[in-house]
Amino acid sequence: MESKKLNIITNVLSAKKLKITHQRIVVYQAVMETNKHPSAEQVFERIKDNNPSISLATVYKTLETFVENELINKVSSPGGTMRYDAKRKHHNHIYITNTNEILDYEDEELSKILMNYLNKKKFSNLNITDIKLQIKGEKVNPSKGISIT
Amino acid sequence: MESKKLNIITNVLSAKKLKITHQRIVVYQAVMETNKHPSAEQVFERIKDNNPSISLATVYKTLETFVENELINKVSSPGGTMRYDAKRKHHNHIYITNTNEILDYEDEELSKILMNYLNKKKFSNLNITDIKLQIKGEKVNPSKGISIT
DNA sequence: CTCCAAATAAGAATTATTATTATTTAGTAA
DNA sequence: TTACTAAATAATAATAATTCTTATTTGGAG
Ligand SMILES: [Mn+2]
Ligand SMILES: [Mn+2]
Ligand SMILES: [Zn+2]
Ligand SMILES: [Zn+2]
Repeated sequence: MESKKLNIITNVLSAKKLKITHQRIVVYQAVMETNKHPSAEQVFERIKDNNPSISLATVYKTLETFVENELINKVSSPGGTMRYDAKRKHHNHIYITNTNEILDYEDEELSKILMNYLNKKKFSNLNITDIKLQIKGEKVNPSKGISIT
Repeated sequence: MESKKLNIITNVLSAKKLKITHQRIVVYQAVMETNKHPSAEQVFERIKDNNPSISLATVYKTLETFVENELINKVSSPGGTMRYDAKRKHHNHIYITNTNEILDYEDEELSKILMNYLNKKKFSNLNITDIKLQIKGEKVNPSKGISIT
């Protein structure tokens, strides 16, 4: 249960040769247990009650460390602030402009279509590292969710 | 020539019922005459020598006004700062991470493929305002350009 | 021309993020 | 175990990007 999850995290950190610290564990957990693409500030808010001595700067630095080690992703948002994403599998994002939410939009078929189309193109002098669709929109009813068929 | 361009700008501003000010004219020109997606600071840098009394805050405010009036677009970048885009026709962006450049990638065929694919999907409670492909990559040779076949 | 709502300049304030530095600690090895 | 040390952290200052405030100016309507 609790100890098993903790064990998984220590394994992940060890595999990247990162020191296992309490701060890294709680930041990692906080990012992993949500799909809301939190900002550094939001990660800090989520963990600070149970970890009163943790510093916001440490949260920023820890998240950066995770990004550098490819444990999480960093994504810019139309609101301007950087958000962090636990999902490592390739996926697209829907930016909800009236709520600042970022939703995942995973679509295997679409990814294949894009791959297939872009592979025919030749981009000289360019090393492509990522290709994703960015959908922007607003919730008609901000208090309700969005479903996709 | 000069006066003709000026005339076009005054017409554009008039059509949006915006007061025609010197500041708006030079900011509009600065954004229009480049495809480099400048930041507010970069727009300010470009115009300040010929307009020593213009204020950076005015540049910010003026760009926002243009965005609200749909004369230009605002786009977030992986570097975190907001950039402004004169091109109003639908197009995609290539973010060059090692030079902070934003390149336009216009592709009618791709746009159609995406439109076509996404129109089959039903997004409930979501009002889609924009769909674009975001390509991220790095220049192999940062001092050279990129060409696409 | 006069007038005034709107725009601007200047600078303060805010927000997001990064840098600095003294202190603490995880992991290593005696 | 304990001692050591490089790395991590806390606290806070600094910076960067953007927005706000307010006194002054001005475009354009009448
Ligand atoms: Mn910033
Ligand atoms: Mn910002
Ligand atoms: Zn995501
Ligand atoms: Zn563009």
